Amino acid sequence: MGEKSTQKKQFILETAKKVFMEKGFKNVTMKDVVEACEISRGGLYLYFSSTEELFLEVLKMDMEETDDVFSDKIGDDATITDILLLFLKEQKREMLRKKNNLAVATYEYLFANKLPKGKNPVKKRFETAVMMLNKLLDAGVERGEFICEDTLGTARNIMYVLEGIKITASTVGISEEKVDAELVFIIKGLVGEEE
Amino acid sequence: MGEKSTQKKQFILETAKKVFMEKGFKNVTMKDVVEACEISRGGLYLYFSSTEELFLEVLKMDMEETDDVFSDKIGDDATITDILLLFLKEQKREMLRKKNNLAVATYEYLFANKLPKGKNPVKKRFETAVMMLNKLLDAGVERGEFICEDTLGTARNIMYVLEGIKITASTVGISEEKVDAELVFIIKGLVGEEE
Amino acid sequence: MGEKSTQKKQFILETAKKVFMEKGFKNVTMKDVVEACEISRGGLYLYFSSTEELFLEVLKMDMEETDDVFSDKIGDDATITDILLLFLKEQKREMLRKKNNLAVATYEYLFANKLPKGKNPVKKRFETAVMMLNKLLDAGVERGEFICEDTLGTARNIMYVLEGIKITASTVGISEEKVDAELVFIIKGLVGEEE
Amino acid sequence: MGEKSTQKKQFILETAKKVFMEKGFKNVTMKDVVEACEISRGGLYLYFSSTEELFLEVLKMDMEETDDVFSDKIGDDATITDILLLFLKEQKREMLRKKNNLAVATYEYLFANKLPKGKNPVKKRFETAVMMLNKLLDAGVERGEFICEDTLGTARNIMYVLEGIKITASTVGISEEKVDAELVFIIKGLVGEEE
DNA sequence: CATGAATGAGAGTTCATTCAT
DNA sequence: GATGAATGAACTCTCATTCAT
Repeated sequence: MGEKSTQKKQFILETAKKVFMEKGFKNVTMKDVVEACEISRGGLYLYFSSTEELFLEVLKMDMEETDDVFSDKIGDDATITDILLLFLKEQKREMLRKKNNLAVATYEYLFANKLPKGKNPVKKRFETAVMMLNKLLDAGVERGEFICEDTLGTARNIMYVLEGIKITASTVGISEEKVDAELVFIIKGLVGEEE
Repeated sequence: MGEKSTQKKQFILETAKKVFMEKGFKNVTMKDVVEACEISRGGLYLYFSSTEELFLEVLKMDMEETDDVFSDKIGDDATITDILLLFLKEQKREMLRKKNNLAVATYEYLFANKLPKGKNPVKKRFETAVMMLNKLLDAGVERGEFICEDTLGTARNIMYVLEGIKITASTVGISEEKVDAELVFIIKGLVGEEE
Repeated sequence: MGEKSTQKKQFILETAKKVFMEKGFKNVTMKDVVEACEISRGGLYLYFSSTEELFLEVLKMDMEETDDVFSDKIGDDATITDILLLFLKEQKREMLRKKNNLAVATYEYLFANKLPKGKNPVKKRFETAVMMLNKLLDAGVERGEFICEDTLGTARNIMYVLEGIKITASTVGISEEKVDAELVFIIKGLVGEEE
Repeated sequence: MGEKSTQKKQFILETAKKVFMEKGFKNVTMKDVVEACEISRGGLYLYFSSTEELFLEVLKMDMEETDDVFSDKIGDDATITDILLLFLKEQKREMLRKKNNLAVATYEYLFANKLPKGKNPVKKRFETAVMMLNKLLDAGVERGEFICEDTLGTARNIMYVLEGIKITASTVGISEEKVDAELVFIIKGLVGEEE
């Protein structure tokens, strides 16, 4: 597998990702991918032998791409609160772009296919986010920005709330106002109510 | 289109419900239902003309069945906290029976089919639950059982957390301990931390 | 089979006739007839065991009903030309009512099912019409109204023309003007061209 | 949707034509065609996605094949009468091969599906034939072979007669003698009766 | 006689997957 | 490596026909 192949594989992954974002997981057929990529049926099978295999690689790729979104954008003089706000804002952006995230495809995939414990990138990512948030909260408490007795519990709680909003957005829909209200609720819980 | 046999329709709904609980929504074919019911292909079509129609009736039935789970079991001398605990316990029970709830099928259905705003039973049920929780919190605050500044916000927050746990359970899985920890976190937030 | 049965059978035939006029032969299902008659599925089978059987009786009934359309309406002082014009006018009326004649259903039926020679009511009717026309032409020639060397040949020719127009009307469609032009052509051939 | 194999498409059209000739239009299923072609179910759908689409292409092909039957076979020294006789003979041949013409399928198709005015090949072909016959009659009159006052009217009349014979042949059946008699009648009307 | 729920054969259609070129 | 025509299994849906009531 020379350079050329790797390049083509990458191209297929990028294109397939768009398809999964558009149509979820179960609705995507090999035909859809073939047509989106404008390659031959047989050509696709050379690289991926099922939508499942294809999706798992797309998912892995996506996880890697978005993992470090964080560290990049934070200036040195940012407060912890700023960082948290940045994180929540990014989450909100994801939730609200209807047809442009992999969440639905991922949920659909996971409903039908339990991944082996260690290899579940979604679980891993959730736990990573919890740890990261936990550290952030610790730092916030230390600097006196946040009031929080149980930073680990709170970190987990926040992640569940975000997950809850995400699934609500993907199913019954949610307005931007509702999302904002919820995020404000989270922040208030940390900085203390202004009375 | 007469009544046919209401009894048989009911039987099909009950049986189909099991099938949807087992396999989700997209994986269920009319053939699956036919086989589960042990009736003929054409026989099923006499009552329901697509998996969608069938699922929507199953969902409606399920909502009606579980709506009043609440009122039943509450004794007269129960504290508000007792009631809340009962509610959370019921939620926990639902979350943890892996293959035995309609949540996955419902999510799958909603991913692909947005229901008209007024007619979305899932949304309606979410909002009903928020309202109910809100009243409960108000009562709890009044009786001095809970400390809570924003009961509506908290009610919503709790529901999102529950939703988040539910989807987590259905996708990457969750241990009973984790669920308990999360529920305890919720309760502690209301009654104040015991230090 | 008492009175009641005969009455019901008649009712079914009348109703089915409408259905056949509306939808042709091959598109009519027992279900269509059952629904049009508002009787039970089994009830229909009590009288007719297939659309074929049903159609054949409808056809027979129709032939009987329309056979004597002729003799009725002719006054004593009518010329032979008047009678011929009346006949052609009636034919024209039939051709032009798009969805209201049995012709299409009959053609469709006969395409697929050759009837035993002696029992073909359509053939019989065609031949009867030829004979009748022949007599008419003979009478016309005798009275000096028509010029015609071969009255039998002409009678047959006219019937084929009418058949040709009828099928054209049922398939590619035909305007009233075209029909009129054709009928005028027939008449002119008999009475001699006016120059 | 590339060209696939033009050859195979042609093969399917030829084979399907035989099927339509054998069974008409409404009785033909994709399965029939698949079996006649000895290809796979899916294979057929690669080229045609319904019996309607298939039939329309068969019809178009057939029209093209038979359109120029004429010009070919006419020697330079042929009289107009010879040409007309040739035309009628060809028509007769078509009428009499019971199960071997597309007429029935075409009628059946047109009963149920009105084609857009401009695109109806049957209508177009009828009109072309009328024009052609008209020219032929004009030429015959000019050369003193025919006596005919209204060549257009006569051309139309002849076509309706032929249509009438054709449908009669397809439905109640017709003997070769009857057809001959009818064609003789037509010719006699043009050349004048021999007494 | 009459009913209409139930049956099951069969038509239409789509797609993952293969394989000769 | 790459192609895309071909395959066939699987699904959806309809209807003539039967049969217990």
